[in-house]
Amino acid sequence: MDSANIRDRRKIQKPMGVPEIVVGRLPLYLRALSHLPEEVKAITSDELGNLLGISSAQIRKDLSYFGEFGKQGSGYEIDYLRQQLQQILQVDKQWPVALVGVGDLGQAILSYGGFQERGFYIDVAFDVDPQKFGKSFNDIQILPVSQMSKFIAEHELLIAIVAIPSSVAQMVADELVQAGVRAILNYAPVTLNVPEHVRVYHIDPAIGLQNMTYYL
Amino acid sequence: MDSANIRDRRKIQKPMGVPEIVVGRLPLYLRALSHLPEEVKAITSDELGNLLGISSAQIRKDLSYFGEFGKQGSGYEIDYLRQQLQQILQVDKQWPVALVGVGDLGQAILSYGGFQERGFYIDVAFDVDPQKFGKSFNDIQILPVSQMSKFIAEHELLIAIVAIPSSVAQMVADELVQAGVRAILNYAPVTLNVPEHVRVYHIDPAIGLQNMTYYL
DNA sequence: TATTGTGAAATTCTTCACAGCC
DNA sequence: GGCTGTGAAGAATTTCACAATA
Repeated sequence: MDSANIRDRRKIQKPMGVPEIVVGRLPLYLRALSHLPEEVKAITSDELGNLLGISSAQIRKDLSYFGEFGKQGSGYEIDYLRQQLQQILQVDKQWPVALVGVGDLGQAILSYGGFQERGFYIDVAFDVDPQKFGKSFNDIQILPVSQMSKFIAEHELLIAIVAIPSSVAQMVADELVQAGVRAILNYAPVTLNVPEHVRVYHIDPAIGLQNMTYYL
Repeated sequence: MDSANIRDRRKIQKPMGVPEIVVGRLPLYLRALSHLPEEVKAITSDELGNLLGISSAQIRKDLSYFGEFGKQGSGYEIDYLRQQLQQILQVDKQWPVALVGVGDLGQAILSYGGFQERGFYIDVAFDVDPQKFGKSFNDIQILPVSQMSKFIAEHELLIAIVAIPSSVAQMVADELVQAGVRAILNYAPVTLNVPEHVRVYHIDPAIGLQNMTYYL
């Protein structure tokens, strides 16, 4: 990189044209850094690669899309790299998330304590079952889905977790998008159709299992 | 493909050197086929591609690694293609699976009815909490983890689902591998280190969310 | 006629290998 | 001396485009 990088400092945070596959690995790097023993202050790309089963060259190249975070001779200072990754991924703040569906899975998600330290908190939950209205898990209130659009739009929530049956997932997704949601974590085992500007991340355990049985 | 394909009929099922990324898409194709209305008997690669947000060329090329399943002019017969995909992925039978960890998430997994039709059933569950021993969800018995290795080895279980805290996940994974498990669906938010011959599929909702926040 | 299956081309992604720097 | 950052090379993946054919 030539001296232009001094002028371009603004751009380091969000350079254009970073491949999606690279962005997809950043959360893995961040997670690995968070699991390191306190006393370790620095890590080389080689060590991080071994932890993750990834080549050191790939880690260095991935990071180089966003800036120069390492020191020749000694590697990456862990606190600093973590902070940088959190900034890049925008998880240096806490995002409010809406949960749709408070069945068994939804309740497990409500009880899960792991989101906080990764940049998220469940702000509100929605369900169709009147028995659940007003109840709350972990201080999170459960509202009727009929109020979903209004609540999400008014509170400007951008992220939703969908934990409902496949049969209604697309309909609910449409409504979420309409209300302004731009990122959906979808637990329903069905491909959701959404506009360009909305992202969907699918979680389907059976897909994972079927992936592996091929090789058994 | 020349006339050799007649002799090689045996190999169509498991041709060598199919890229992992191709195998990874097969479960998506299978899932999409399963969600089609009963009355639809055939589908073109173009239609299937639109459902999945994938190019038709990619679908055709992916399938061509395993055989010729379509008909020029009319596309793929759905029942037939589904059957073929199930065979290729080896989910034309039911795999018994061990679940480790019966916390909130583990219980949601036990209650989940969706595995059956995708080729899997939870055969047994393990936990450390004596309060849970002997109880059963959906007729699945909960045993102490101390009996895990023995049970898995004796019943020759090859697949396990890990739904336990990160702190103990690696230890349990080592034990599972030792007992003969060759595929692990890991819900603990930590990269597991396993030998070559064992596959791990990671499910971590926070990774999915962090993936998307980059683009918000 | 419509759509598959597939070599070849184009593109994307990963690894190599080393100058530069701490 | 050891490790990063990075062009260039190499490998993998996707798309193109069209002959073959139901």
